Amino acid sequence: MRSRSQVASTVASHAPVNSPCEKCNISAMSLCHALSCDDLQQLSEISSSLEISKGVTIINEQDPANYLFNVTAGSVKLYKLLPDGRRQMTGFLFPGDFLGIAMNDCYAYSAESLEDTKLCRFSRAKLEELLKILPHLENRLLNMVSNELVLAQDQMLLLGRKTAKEKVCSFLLSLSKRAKSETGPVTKISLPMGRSDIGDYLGLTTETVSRTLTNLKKMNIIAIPTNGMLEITNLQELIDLAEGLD
Amino acid sequence: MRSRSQVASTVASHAPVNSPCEKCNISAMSLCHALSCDDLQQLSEISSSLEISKGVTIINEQDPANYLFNVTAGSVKLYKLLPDGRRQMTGFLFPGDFLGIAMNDCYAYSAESLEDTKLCRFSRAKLEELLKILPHLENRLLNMVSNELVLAQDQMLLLGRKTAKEKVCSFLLSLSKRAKSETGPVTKISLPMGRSDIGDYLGLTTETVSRTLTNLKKMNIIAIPTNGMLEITNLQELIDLAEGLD
DNA sequence: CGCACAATTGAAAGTTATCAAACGTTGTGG
DNA sequence: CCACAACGTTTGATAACTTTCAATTGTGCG
Repeated sequence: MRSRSQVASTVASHAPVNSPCEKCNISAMSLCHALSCDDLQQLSEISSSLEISKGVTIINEQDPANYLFNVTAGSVKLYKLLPDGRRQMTGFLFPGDFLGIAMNDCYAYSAESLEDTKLCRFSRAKLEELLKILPHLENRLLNMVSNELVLAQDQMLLLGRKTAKEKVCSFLLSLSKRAKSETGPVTKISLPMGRSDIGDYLGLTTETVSRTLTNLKKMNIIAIPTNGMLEITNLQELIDLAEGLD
Repeated sequence: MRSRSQVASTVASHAPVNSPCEKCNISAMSLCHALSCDDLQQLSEISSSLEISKGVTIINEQDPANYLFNVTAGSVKLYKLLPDGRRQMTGFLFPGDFLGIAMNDCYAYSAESLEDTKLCRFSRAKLEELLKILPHLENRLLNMVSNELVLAQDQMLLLGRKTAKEKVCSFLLSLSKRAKSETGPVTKISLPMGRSDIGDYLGLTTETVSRTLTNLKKMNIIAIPTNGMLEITNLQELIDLAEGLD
């Protein structure tokens, strides 16, 4: 119920850096994935890359949605606000993630960088032009949005029906899954967001997040060597706790 | 934290009724909207309509997603379950709404009819074939999924950050908005779902929903002439309460 | 008409929020 | 390089909202 006021520069003031898509090797989730060389070239022509520092507002809820973005490095938080300042994170973005899918004429949420971040920016109008002649691209977008919707529904289950401990465990697991490599499950997780960001993502307060993490540490399920980094020391127990199997 | 066990027949046992799309005049949100006559004909050929009674399970979470549906009459509830039976509604569907958008190979949620309901069923495989040759259709789907994602994010804000009273008011408003006609805002709302369905949609218990509705009645903001029907008697106040402007 | 189920109401308990203070960490400037 | 300020995190005590448990009332249907 507290109100907030955050000072953050906006992305408008940053000059784009030219860098063609061909050299971009971000994950398979990106928009560019599964496009032919020719298509990629066309996509490249309507995009420009830019670099921003920590705490920069990328888009603002309700602003006209003129640009879409792909995160190529760093991380981003997405959130919605109530009139009195209460905040709900709708997601965190990492390299390969797409920003701006869910919009009509205006953005449905705000976005801010969590650390120094690189973005690939697309003009929305030009992208829509391209969609008309590149069916592959539209299909790719449809799959990406569908995936996001599934994740959003999982988050509804979390927000509406899970306890604080289940929420925190589920959150850590989702970070681990997203970062998972071919070499098995990831136990060392990067936490670029603060406790209050996590709280606003899980529908909890900063204090409850902190207390819950302390509990998990005492149970030897996780370790926090340094802030910004977390290690899962008992994955199975974490999985069980995330769904209330205890 | 209570567990549930519901007995409901499944839709598999119902024989389809043949009825071409041309005669179907459901709302602009439907999949068929914005298709040419020819396209509509093609869509018609891969669909069949069916009628089910109240309380029938249409799809089951985790089942292979072989069919998609359009609701043409009645209403449907969508939900996800935790292992111990806790339930989260992810949405309610009314005529014109599409069922099955958010899925990979399996359904991400279960669906059950809230009353006698008519559905238009599409084979997923055939629909995907059709998508390849009807770009309009794919674009339409993309817009529909994007809209759903925006709604899902609004629901996250509700579940994570709103109070019980704000949740209930927001819910009533969303029903009113969805039913809104050209003749202005709708104040008489149909409530085909039970209190516990509403609770599971808002992350509340049956009792809290009931208490909150009673409060709103005492404040002369709503009236409930008969169960299954609700009237908004002070729309502005309801709007203010929904966002905590009080 | 009465049974079964849904909705309402009440009292008590519990989880999480709020308020407050101490502790750590980070980054800056002397 | 250390000291200090600013900020984020942790911890504690209390309060509040919602849940849980229980009982009553109301509604729909056979």
